[in-house]
Amino acid sequence: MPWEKQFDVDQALAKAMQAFWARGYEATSMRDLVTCMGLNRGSLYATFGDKRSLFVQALKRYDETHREAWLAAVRQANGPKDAVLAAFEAAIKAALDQKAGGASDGCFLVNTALELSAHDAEIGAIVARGFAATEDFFHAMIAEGRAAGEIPAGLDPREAARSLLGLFIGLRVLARSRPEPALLRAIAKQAEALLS
Amino acid sequence: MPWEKQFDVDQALAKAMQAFWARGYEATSMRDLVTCMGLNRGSLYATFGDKRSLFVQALKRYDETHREAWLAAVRQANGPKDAVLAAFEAAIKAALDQKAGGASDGCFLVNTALELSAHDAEIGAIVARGFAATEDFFHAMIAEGRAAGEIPAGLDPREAARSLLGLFIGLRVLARSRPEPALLRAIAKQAEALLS
DNA sequence: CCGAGTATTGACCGATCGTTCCAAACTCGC
DNA sequence: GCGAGTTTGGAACGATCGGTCAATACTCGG
Repeated sequence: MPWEKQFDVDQALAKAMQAFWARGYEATSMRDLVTCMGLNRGSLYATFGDKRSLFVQALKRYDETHREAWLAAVRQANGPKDAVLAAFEAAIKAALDQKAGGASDGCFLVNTALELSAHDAEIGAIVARGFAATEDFFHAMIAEGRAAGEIPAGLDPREAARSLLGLFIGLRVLARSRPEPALLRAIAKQAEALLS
Repeated sequence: MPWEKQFDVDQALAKAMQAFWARGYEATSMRDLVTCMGLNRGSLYATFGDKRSLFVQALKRYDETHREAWLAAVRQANGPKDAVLAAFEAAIKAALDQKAGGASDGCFLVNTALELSAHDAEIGAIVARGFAATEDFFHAMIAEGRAAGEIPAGLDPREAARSLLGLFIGLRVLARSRPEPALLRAIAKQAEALLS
């Protein structure tokens, strides 16, 4: 039988994800991908299919390894209300750290929502699902927090979760164009006020 | 002396703006622009310079003719608090109308913030300035509303304006990927709650 | 050690990219 | 009505785009 691939498929996909994440779909060429993934065209096409297919796999990978794992980590370390606030704080910290270091990449789902959601139904569905899952995370935290008495019972969990989602996405966008601590913190503070 | 241009420069720029607005910078080719602007390559380059320069002019045009004029119109028709709420309602209406009709284009500034702000300083500055002006609009409305007694005096005008900006941008992003009335209205409702 | 079968490699494809350029069309002052 | 100066139209540029393919390198069951 055949011959094992010489490269780590998952690691190559991670590199592609970073490239698409940083520069978007259109601005990332196959040449860029071949270079940054460390393999050649033939292997790339044989393993991942065409450019759009590779992008879809990279986006799904982000949704699984970044968004889901990140929310789970935030959840595990805190009570329900603090988990929500920690999510906002983590987004701020990421934006300010990247501002000091290199280019800020924001959130791959948010970037993709604006570049491709309106023009590609399959990709739009992945983004919409990711946003809905984030909304559901907020919703679950609010429900738990209400049960624990941390969060006022007068709050409508679904509507509050949607407001948090709006604030969160707004924070991600502003983090990329106006990474000013005072601005970002004002939004996080509003998220806290919403839950109090 | 020369010879008047055969086309309306401002109208051609409006067409270019719509194209960039709908599809973004990278996904819009000069060929597309030549077609939709209704002039040929030579005239386009002679009048607007290269692609990036044309994009900058289109973005500035959006900032002046859409964002500014739109906020001014919203302001003129309402009191300070209702002006803010009308801004949110107008964004929702635009998203839902476009959903039924054709493609939803969201907000050109928001689209550009994610595609180019991080990689192009001049364009990033235009976007940041537009966002700051929107924040200032909210800030001015809150200040007026407080003076008129419409808005509680306990509210910090700057922080509230920044929260509204976050909600507003979040609304614009969600409008493009999850144009669900209940979702968008929950965010507008939160904006209203913030001012009450 | 040899064929079957897959991975790798890089040359290569036609199409399109953004941009340049020049000859033809045209309007004016003279 | 003629020459100066601009716009127009489109051919053409080199570069790069996404994608293909045949030759080669290699691992395995037999």
